[in-house]
Amino acid sequence: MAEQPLGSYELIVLMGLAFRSMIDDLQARLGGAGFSDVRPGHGFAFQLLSFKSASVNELAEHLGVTKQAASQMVEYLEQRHYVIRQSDPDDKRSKVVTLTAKGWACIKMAEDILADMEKQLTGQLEPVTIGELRNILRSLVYQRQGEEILRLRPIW
Amino acid sequence: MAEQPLGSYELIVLMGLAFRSMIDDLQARLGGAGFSDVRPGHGFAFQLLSFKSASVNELAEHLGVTKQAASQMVEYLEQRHYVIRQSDPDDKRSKVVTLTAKGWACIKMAEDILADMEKQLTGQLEPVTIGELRNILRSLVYQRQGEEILRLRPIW
DNA sequence: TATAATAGTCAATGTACTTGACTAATTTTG
DNA sequence: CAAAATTAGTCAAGTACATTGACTATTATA
Repeated sequence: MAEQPLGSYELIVLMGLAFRSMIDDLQARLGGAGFSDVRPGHGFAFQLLSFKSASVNELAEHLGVTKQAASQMVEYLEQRHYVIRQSDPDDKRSKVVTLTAKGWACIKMAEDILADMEKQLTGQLEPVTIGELRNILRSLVYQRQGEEILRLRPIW
Repeated sequence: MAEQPLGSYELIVLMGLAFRSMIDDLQARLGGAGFSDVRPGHGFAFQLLSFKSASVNELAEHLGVTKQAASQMVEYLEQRHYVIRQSDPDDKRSKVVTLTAKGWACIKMAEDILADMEKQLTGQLEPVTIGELRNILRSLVYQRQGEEILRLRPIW
């Protein structure tokens, strides 16, 4: 598999390769399912919006980008009918960004694809299970970051 | 640690978070050591060049970008004295890109930092060791990609 | 109530990639 | 072996997606 010796870079490189492999696959399969205009970064916005509707600023914070960048992303997603913007009745400066039916459909599809990807890995990760790998990664991130929230900026 | 429920996204999100956490840390510590003008993508070029001198085209292939993009990166790195370009005596169209002393110093520093990062994780990843985590990630990538080489494009 | 802070957007800019066009050198082939 | 095709590298222009700066409208504070 490796064409070159990876030296001490191995762990970090393997992490990047594993991540890219999954992201690229997800992207490709979402495209095949008719969602070819969503980029990986949008997925992280969807992740927040599937939990709750959010303002542009909340989205920006979640993504770790400027509010202008978040605003542009919302504009993009609204034009393609994944989300809608509505004026917040409690604060007329603010706008509430909400998933549309199409947005939800995209999320469901992504979840199915990711579940399938995990299923395909099941039993292939000796000596651990996927659940254990999750715990390992969680503890790796926690040990490195502590309570400090790491934002997964949409730059993959 | 988690501010939101992550749903089925967990494994892929955790992978991304772990990767970003390490990359950001490496970047910051390299900056502190006087290498503030190298970006993460350069590290992947250095990885090839530490193995052997390479042409611009070989670099492009390794990085998974166009030869123009690789050419621009080499230009950037040469201006900052991390590499030099020399005409290939065997093929006058080609140019050999080689690490300078400064380039090597940067690599050594990166290796030290990564070794330190791994050391700090030692014994913290129950139920596996770092070596086992490496093997798990390797098998995950291999199972997903097979013999197809995945290029870690410098877009993090 | 005047002043400051906040939410969002518009515009301009920066960065890192892309595609397209080109030169010079090398390889193929007819 | 000369003509044609290919290859290595670069220049220039375009694109995608972020940034900073400036502005309006609304809300909170002194």
